[in-house]
Amino acid sequence: MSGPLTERRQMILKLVIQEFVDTATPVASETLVRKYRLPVSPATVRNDMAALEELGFLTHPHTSGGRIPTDAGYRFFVENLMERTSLSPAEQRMIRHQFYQVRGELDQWVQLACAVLARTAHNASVATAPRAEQLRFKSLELIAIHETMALAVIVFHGGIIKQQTLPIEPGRTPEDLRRAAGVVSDLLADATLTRAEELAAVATFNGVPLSEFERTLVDMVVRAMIAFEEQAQEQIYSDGLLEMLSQPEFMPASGRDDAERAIERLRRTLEILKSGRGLGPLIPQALASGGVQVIIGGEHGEDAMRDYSVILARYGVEGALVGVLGVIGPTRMAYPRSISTVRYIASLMSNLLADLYYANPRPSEPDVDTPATS
Amino acid sequence: MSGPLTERRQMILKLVIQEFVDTATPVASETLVRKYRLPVSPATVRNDMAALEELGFLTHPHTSGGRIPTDAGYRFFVENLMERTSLSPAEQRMIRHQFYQVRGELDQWVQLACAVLARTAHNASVATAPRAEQLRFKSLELIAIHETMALAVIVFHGGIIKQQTLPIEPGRTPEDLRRAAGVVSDLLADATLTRAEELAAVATFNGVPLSEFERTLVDMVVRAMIAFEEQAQEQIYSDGLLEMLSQPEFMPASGRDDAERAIERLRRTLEILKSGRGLGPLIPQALASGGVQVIIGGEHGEDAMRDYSVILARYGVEGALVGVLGVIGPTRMAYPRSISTVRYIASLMSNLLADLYYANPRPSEPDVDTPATS
DNA sequence: CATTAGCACTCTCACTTAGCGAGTGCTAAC
DNA sequence: GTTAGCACTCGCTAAGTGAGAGTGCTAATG
Repeated sequence: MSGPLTERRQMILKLVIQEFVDTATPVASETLVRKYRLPVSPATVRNDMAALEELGFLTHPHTSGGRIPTDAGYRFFVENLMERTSLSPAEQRMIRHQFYQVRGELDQWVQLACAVLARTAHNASVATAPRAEQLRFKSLELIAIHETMALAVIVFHGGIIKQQTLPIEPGRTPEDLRRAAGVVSDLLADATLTRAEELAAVATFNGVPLSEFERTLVDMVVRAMIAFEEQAQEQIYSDGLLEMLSQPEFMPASGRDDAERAIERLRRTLEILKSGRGLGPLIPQALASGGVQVIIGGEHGEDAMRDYSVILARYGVEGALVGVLGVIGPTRMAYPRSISTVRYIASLMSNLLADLYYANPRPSEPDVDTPATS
Repeated sequence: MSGPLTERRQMILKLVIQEFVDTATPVASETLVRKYRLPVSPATVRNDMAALEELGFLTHPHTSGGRIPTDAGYRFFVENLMERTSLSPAEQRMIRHQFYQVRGELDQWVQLACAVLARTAHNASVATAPRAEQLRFKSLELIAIHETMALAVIVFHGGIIKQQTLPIEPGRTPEDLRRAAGVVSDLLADATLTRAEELAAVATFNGVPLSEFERTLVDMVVRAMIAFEEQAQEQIYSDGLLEMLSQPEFMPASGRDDAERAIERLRRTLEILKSGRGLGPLIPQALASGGVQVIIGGEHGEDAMRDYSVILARYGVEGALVGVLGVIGPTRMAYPRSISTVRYIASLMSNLLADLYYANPRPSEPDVDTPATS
């Protein structure tokens, strides 16, 4: 009954999606013919639409009123119909420029990535900070704040730092602090958490037992590493709520029912963004696979996510320092644009991080757009 | 015509506000009598309500349907009718415990304060990071990341740190880095921005001209200080959007008009929270005055804030390291609770920061609730 | 003179009905 | 396979209706 997926039907599917993404209203056969000057009559388009519906790519919210794409429709579009675009050179330049302005300030990168993602893809964005698979200690610095308080700066591989205050006994000189920090730095050099714990248990350096103060410091580092390990998993940056809010999905133009649902939707979205719940399972997945992941609506089991699509990509230095970033928005989303944005920013961030890792920096400005495999 | 503000009328105003805060619906004369067992008839209450209306403390959204407080009504309530409460000891303990858990991690304090404020006051919260009136350099540490890249950790008075990467020439040894950092640390010790700029211009240390590398470092510090000066002004942390969203104001229980407005309201709120616009003028004001500031609805000129109240307090160490924190929510807000929450957390944060500043730490747990002057 | 009972009046809310218009599905012709 | 024609469906809007809530006013009361 349904018939084959002819060339024309694919084009119609593509047009329906395009149109729906643009207007956010169900698209009618006649509109399509008029707007795109199709060389066939509305009736023909209707027939094809009916076929596409039976194939599962389109639906009908109401008997009257046009068609809208299903998740499967979007999926087919993303996989087969969409032409793979890149951001325009001008946009790429603008984005690079923004990153250039915070070069060096690596604590700003993730936030900036979120902000740019959101603005460019016109949707909400999420990102995790880059994270080593294995947290590795690098060095410890102690700076006296006053007689009984010092600031410890714990540095890990990959430019991750953690600050911590700790009380000290009044007698200690700056030289004292420096020496202790030096001992601990050397002792724990390049240690992973487990290694650090072992070393803490032994509590000797070159056969000499650690002083009490040094032991305190080692303990502090271990605790900081544990805390980091636990916390970093959950920390998800996000931005662009406002961007997403201005999508028509959240404007109750029609009835009151719609409005109620819009608010409810919004609340859910907020919860997702805030807690990263709903993203949870996706992130390890994105970390595992390279390339850009597209999860459309209900494909992802979570019920709360039924109306949203997520586009994620891993970024960073393979095996050393990786994170995930992406875009989240209504299923009715400009996939080509969102995907190329995510791809571009992921590659940009990867290059930035690579500079941190490799002595011989690759050109930190991807000339066109180094596509990851999809 | 309006008549005097008798004792009873004040009580009625108070009850109306209490009731309206609770239920979010206009309150009727009869409800009041029934619920609070008033020894007068609804008619009497009505008369008093009419008087209160003429005094400008109450309004009528519609001819039928009860009364709701005006901004002036809330103001009178806050100033004269409200009993000054404190958070319950149990709550205080719980909050202290949470801060205790991140003791030492001063980069977490502001975020935690926001989170706790939001949860406790059931509203959105805002806070600025503590900030010295004069940023003062403390020390610089350099850690090699690899042959051509180093991580600089710039420490300022008050535990403010800034990390920055910088490229280095391949030849440099760790010892090299340490020495250079030491020179710069000593040279710039305790310098303010202007002083640092002067020193950078002179570019000598104890009469000896700085090496090129050292000059680079000094320049970096100066740039970092400038960046900080500019940025810190605007950086506003916030939390608790979800908390606020669950206020009935944002639930379109009634008509569609309401819903539309709810979304619009929400969008505005988001903008305010995100950019801090609308709070801008308030923050310096709060910094200037001690105590807890309450700004109700339209009292603050900004039109976008007409439906919101803001409760702000300064925290920190007077003249050394201060910030602002507070709560923002619908004018229909539990003022006593919000105010005591803000007051308590501000004093808690102040004590935490005082520990950083004074060698002899005051007890970091305010036993009851050190009230700031209002 | 403050208080109160009684009552008419107002205005919102929720529900129903009717009409319109958009868009489809089907059928029959090409 | 394509198209014109047309009946049919269904959501949306506007208008109308009844109920209920709550007030404002008036007149009676201590």
